[in-house]
Amino acid sequence: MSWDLKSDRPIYSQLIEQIELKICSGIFAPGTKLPSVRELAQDAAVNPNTMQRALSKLEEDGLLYTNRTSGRFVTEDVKMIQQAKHRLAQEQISEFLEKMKSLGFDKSETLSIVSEMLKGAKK
Amino acid sequence: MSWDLKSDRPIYSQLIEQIELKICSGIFAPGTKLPSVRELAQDAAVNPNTMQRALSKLEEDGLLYTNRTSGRFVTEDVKMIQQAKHRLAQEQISEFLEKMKSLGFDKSETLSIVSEMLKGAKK
DNA sequence: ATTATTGTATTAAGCGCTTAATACAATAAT
DNA sequence: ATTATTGTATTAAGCGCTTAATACAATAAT
Repeated sequence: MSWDLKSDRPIYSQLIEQIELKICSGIFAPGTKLPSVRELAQDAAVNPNTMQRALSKLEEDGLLYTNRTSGRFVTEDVKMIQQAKHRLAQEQISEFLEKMKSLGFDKSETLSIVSEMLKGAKK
Repeated sequence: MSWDLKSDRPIYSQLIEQIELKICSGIFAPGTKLPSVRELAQDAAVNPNTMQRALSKLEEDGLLYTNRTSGRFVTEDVKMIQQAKHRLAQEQISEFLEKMKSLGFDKSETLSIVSEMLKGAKK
């Protein structure tokens, strides 16, 4: 599953982010059952409490729901997932543009650099 | 100066990042004297030790140098600053593209979204 | 010469994050 | 009925980050 956790940010917050991405991209499909807390924790090489913390937050946000003893599931509210996806995309884009601006690249420069990189990479 | 520190990441690491940006964009020009540790710390509303920690790292990286009692200065090695600038830009771009990919946007989609946003914003 | 400012260092305390070790209730699976 | 699996909760310990309170040496400013 390749969790690839960095040490310069709280783990639970990185877990939230990565699971969120998997839900938004459909890797964790709507209505699907997630692996158990213990399984996920082991897979990510993390303490169950830490994984639990991340999952609770996602549940609070409405992306997951829990059936007391049968497990956790991805929401079936596709609209909500779409909203989350677009919110995250917006955040990414504005953070990116802002940082490039701080670095001293104006918008047209940034755009051409990105285009160049995309041409360079295949597909 | 608007430091705008978040609580979800170590402060010293955010300080490094922001000072690095100011050096790369020329706001802190090559050869320029920085404010003292204490001043910077007060400005950022942070403990002097924490600011010191960030500055030490930047010095280690070669972007700053210290004159024992007269203060800290931005390197005059413009080439090194340029390198740092491009390294940071590369990092930003690949992180951004990678995250958009995780979200389920392919490269051409990402490019058109960014173009759209840049058209929308004035200038 | 004296004073103020520079970077630097040390110690103790508090806080959040993370882990480890458990335990419990509810219920699906057998 | 029994067993295994689910989410959940608690406690104690360790660790890094941050702050506060100091102190010191070197030297620029006066």
